[in-house]
Amino acid sequence: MSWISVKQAAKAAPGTTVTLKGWVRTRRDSKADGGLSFIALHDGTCFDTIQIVAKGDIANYADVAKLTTHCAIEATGKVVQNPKGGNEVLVDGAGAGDGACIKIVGLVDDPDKYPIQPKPHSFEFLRELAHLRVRTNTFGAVARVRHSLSMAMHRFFDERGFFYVHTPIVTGSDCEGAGNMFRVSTLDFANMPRVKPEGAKTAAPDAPIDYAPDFFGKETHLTVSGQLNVETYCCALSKVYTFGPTFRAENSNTSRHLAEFWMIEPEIAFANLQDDAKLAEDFIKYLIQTMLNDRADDMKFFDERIEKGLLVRLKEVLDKPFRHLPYTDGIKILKEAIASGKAKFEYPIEWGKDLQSEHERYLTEQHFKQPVVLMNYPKQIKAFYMRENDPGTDGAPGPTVAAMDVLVPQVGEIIGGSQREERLDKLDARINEMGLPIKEYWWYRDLRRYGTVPHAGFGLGFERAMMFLTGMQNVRDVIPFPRAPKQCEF
RNA sequence: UCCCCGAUAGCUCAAUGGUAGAGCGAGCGGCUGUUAACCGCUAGGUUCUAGGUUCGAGUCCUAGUCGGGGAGCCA
Repeated sequence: MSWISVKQAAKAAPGTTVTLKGWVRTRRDSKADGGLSFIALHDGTCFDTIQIVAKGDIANYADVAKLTTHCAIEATGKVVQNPKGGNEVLVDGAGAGDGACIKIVGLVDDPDKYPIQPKPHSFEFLRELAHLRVRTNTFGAVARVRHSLSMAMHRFFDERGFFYVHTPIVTGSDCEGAGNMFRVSTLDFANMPRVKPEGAKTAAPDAPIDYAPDFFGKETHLTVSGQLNVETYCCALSKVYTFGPTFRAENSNTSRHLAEFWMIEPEIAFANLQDDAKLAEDFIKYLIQTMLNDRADDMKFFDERIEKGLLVRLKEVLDKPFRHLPYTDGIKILKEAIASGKAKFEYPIEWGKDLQSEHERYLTEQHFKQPVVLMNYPKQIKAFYMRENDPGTDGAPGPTVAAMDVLVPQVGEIIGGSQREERLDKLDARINEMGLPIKEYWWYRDLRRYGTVPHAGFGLGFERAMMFLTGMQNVRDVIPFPRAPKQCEF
């Protein structure tokens, strides 16, 4: 007899004796046939459980008949066909000679208080039990999809000759510019060192904090993006990506934001914005196709129970080419939509302003009904490192940069990227214009001094991709242990 | 951070300012190759916390905590 997974057992040849190890999901009993217990067993290897049929003539039947949800057992028995189709495992007295038995490995104390019951639970409730929620159908499926999705991302890049770069988590420069950062320090919060005036022995209590004695000898933070670091490797290895945790200390209380999340950021050399958009499209389609192939059982569950029509939505994204649209034309479409009464928006449309999510969703869901790549945004609303376009690009009334956002139905913005400014004079002008500390960017600027090349990249929030692919509505339900304002349990 | 809503049994929710209930889950029993099983019985409560109004508060008022939805920030 051999130990096999529930996944393997579903396909095992009838007649073989096997051992399964896992947890009870439900137990039902019958008095027929001298006593029978039907145990739905799961071990996480696939979505479905397998049914163990324990007959009343086994030695410890009285104990087996008391098993409750999530008791751990080892069951050895014969693979047989269920009268209604599919495999099940029969454990009976007749098989004792072949070792048929049910070993009780771990019981559940106080089963009436065990919080994960074989019944629907709200996600809000399960969020408070992040250590137990993975035992449910939904969170087991999320965990498997999350694994497969990260493997698929690595495979996509590996197959195309990209190198995986481990960019740092702790960052010494405050030049990344994306929102509030978490501080990293070994200083004593109760007794912070202060900068002393020259020659003085003591500092004023309200003097600036002295970071010289801190661990790194300077102010440090958790990274908000690996992009600037990964650009350095791009300018030597040509095609690279980074995939790691990212931290934002924003006080964002929404279903789409986390304080700690995972981000994937490819960067390609000798490439422009069109190349970048092509990469993004290929990437998203590859991920969809791979999840449909590799996680068919879990995806079917999401389609049936989490978002009706999920599979149709994903297949539509797969089938249609992404629609490329200049920002400037997007503004025209939105203004026409208002003028003709086709759409009403809370926020006004104006060239030079960032689009609100209601605008993005109108374009991708109502107007085009397909994924849209919006390109060439006004310079004034975008980051310093984005490449400035030639004046008059797309007939824009003002200066634009080579930025792109990929918008998809149901989710909105899923990818943000750009071609990077490779010209040192233009980059410096932009840094100064935005009042950024140019000294801090010395190494980033070096890339433009020593063999600079056009290059481009994008960022994809891993959890946003999870939501897009599973139909899960809250970002806190697609990461094992969510970290958000006032939430760092487990 | 702002706006709105909410917190009652293990879970999901009821309960005109006047004796806290149901369904599911759990325990026991019945029936049944059962599979969201079904039927009967039983147990299960600091009504989020702290104040206040009232003869009397789950219910009304104030503050706080936590949760949800939306917005902003963004990925």
